[in-house]
Amino acid sequence: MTNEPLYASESQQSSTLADRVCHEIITAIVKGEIPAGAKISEPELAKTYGISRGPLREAIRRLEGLRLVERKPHIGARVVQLSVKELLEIYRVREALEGMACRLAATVMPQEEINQLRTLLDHHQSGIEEQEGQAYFQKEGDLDFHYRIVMASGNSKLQELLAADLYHLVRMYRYQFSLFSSRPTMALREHHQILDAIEARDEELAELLMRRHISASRRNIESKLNQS
Amino acid sequence: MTNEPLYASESQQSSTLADRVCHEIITAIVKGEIPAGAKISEPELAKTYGISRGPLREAIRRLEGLRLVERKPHIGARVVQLSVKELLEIYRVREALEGMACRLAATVMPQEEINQLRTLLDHHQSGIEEQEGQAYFQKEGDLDFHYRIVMASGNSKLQELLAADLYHLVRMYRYQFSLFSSRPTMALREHHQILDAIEARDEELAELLMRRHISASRRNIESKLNQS
DNA sequence: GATAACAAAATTGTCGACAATGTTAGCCTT
DNA sequence: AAGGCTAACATTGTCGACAATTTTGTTATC
Repeated sequence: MTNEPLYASESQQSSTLADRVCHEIITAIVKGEIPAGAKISEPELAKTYGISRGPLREAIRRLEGLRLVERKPHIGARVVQLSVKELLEIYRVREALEGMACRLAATVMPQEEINQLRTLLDHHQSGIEEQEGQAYFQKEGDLDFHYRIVMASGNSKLQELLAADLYHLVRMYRYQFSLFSSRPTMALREHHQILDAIEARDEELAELLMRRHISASRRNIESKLNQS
Repeated sequence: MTNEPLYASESQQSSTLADRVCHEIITAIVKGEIPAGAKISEPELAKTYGISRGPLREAIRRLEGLRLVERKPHIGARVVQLSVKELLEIYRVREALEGMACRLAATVMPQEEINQLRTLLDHHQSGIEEQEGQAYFQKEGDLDFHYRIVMASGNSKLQELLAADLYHLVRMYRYQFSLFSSRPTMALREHHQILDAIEARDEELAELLMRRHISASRRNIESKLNQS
């Protein structure tokens, strides 16, 4: 079992410098190597990655579309400054979108994929019990489950919005705020219940449970970060 | 009452060529002046808008982020090819996101804004009755209502995803498939019911009604386009 | 006449240089 | 000494030219 989740396919060689560097910068931002709120100097980054400013600017444009950087004309680009308020807003969006994804998955997800996902949850279970790899589950494993549900929805727009756009931000928040679920056992049980509903082809219940699951995470974060 | 809806703020001068041209191209694509599926030639477009290829490429990168064009390395960019399947997928996303937006609006939308929106609906009403300006309502007025709800949600992520990204695609579909709601009276009544629920601060009902409203539109399109 | 290999043309990707705008440090004035 | 103006600097925006890749058209062979 690899520690690299499926969606972290940053290693694809896109044959164009702009794309390749774009992925590298995404990783650097998500992991905090380029700190939040930092100014992005074009000549400096260009030298760092050994490319010209042209492709670099295109990469930055794309990062802007992913909401990872903000640009002001003639002033420059800054890595987005994360705020608790926006994190909670993202969770509202996730609740809505992943709820829908879960509803759709309940109708179209093949039984075989359901079985595979069940196996993955068992791995998470043993990871928690053995206390080993727990950091993995808390950091990426949770998102891995959600990612598979989204993919199973079969709705390409949902897949783009969540997997290609939003999850970068979510991962960034987790790295920088050191947000683990802090309720791994509970979360895992909820994952099982959600999968049960999908297997029973109960779209209504599947959506409801997913929304509750994400809503609980949101309230958890809210109570933990608002007081501090 | 102007015929230009609020969100069509394409007239902002961004002081940079890339931004300005980007907005022009968006309009051209949405209105079909650059037809769907068409190949985008960089030298040709650059000459058309009187700029160099550098800024134009950045504009195209941004269009890629908006899902209005698709790019393949070393081959070029094409305007997205609209399909009924993807249109229906977008309506699923709208159902989820706007449902959530409506729920949030029910708790935070100021009474004054509610009154203003009610006035707007009355205008739509008279527009339908007089048969004059009906085209406007069917084309843009409906989106105008939805746009205001999204803005009233106060959730910046929802606002970005819907108003800044998805609505371009929705408008593009309407222009090219000549999609009017074909049920304007019914839609308007539903708009009033939604606003009633918001005014009553009934978030549960507000979300439910919005989801039903969009779901009805989706099924309407489905039955009209699938048979053809 | 059809197909495959090759070559030429066109298009995209990349680079370095110049122009325009923002920033900052120093100087002058009050 | 504090505030505003000016000039030098740094950064972003834009452009034209060159390199790499794909497409197309031609030719030769089967």
